[in-house]
Amino acid sequence: MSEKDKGTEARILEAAKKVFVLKGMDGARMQEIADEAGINKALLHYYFRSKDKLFEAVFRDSMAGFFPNLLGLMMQKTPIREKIRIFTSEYIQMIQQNPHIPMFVLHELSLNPRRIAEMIKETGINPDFFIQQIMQEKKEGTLNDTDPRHLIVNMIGLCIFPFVARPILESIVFGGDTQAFDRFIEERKFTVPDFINKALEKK
Amino acid sequence: MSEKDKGTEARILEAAKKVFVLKGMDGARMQEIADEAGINKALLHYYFRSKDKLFEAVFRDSMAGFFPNLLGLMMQKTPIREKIRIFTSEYIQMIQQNPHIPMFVLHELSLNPRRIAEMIKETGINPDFFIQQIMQEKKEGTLNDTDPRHLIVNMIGLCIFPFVARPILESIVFGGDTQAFDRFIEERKFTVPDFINKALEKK
DNA sequence: GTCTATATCGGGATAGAC
DNA sequence: GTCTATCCCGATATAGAC
Repeated sequence: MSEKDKGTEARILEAAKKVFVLKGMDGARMQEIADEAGINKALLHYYFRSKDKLFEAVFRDSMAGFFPNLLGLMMQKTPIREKIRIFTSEYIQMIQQNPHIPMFVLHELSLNPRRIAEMIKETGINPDFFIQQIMQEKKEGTLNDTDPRHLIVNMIGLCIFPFVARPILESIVFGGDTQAFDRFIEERKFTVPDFINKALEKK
Repeated sequence: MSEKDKGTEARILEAAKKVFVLKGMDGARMQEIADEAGINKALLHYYFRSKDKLFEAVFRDSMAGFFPNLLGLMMQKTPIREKIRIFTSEYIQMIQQNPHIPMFVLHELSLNPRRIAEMIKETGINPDFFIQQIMQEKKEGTLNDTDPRHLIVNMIGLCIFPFVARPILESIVFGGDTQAFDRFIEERKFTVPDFINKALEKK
């Protein structure tokens, strides 16, 4: 299926996503989106009534690329440390595919924190199951006394942060070597779960 | 010294920082900055020629609030694990004072990655000294074989991430309880260095 | 230095032909 | 459905009085 055959609406959404994600809502221009989609501005307003509506569609779509699908993972009867390994490596892998999504989502949410409340209801995401399992394994004595909420935030942060801070890290830590940074990300699929699991060992 | 006595230029800079940091370069409005400073738009252009110039001044200033001053810490002959404890707790403390700076700096840099190159030269920040010390302590057998670059990125990420992702975390992990989230941040001054140092223990 | 008034322009949105 | 032409507002920037 070629670019032209995909239907105008899909092409617009794709173009809009590209531009919005890179420039943000405020920095994006309808003209640029139109150019990217190979059409004109009027047609954007024909399909989506306003820039706001178009953004809303793109943002909803991007949220799916930000929240990992955890249902399958959480329901398995895998021990928690194995789950951590799977979660982190797969989440890093997932962000690698669309490395600019996290900054986009986080920035727009920080501009408009109220937006998150509505979204949450829809996605229905919820860390309770994970927290339960950590509590359980603590009782069984396989984990040390790390606070589950700190653990969760650490896990997510260790996955996402390098993508959000890429320009600084690439420049300062890697001297501007883009490929070295890409290899670094690749390594993290192993070093991050290792790091976390070491931190969880009982003495 | 009251608000009015601070000199117009300083008041403008302060107002501009507040607005730019919260709304970003693209979302900020000169009118809002003028209102915040208690003057009119024309005066903004009298002191700083353009929005761009004003932003540049604010951004330079913000960088100082983003990069911790490490010179004193790094030069001490403190063991690395103690340095990690000091660095993380003080860095979290520092961001607590201006919790929106990280998102601001990271977002603007991701919009304009080339900007970082120029800035780096001026700040002269550099992780080499830290990496050297890690290598040294590894040889001496007090650290396990964690990769120094991963360690640095982990340290920084664990400090910064909760502030960048605050809306999501506060909503999902803390059910919208702002004060609970503030306490959580306070806890991290201890849990983060603990977490890292556990991960660095030799078996 | 500080103000009011205004120029200028870019960008979102609409009208209307095809 | 898709285009061209145009409207109109908001935002940066400037002119000029005080």
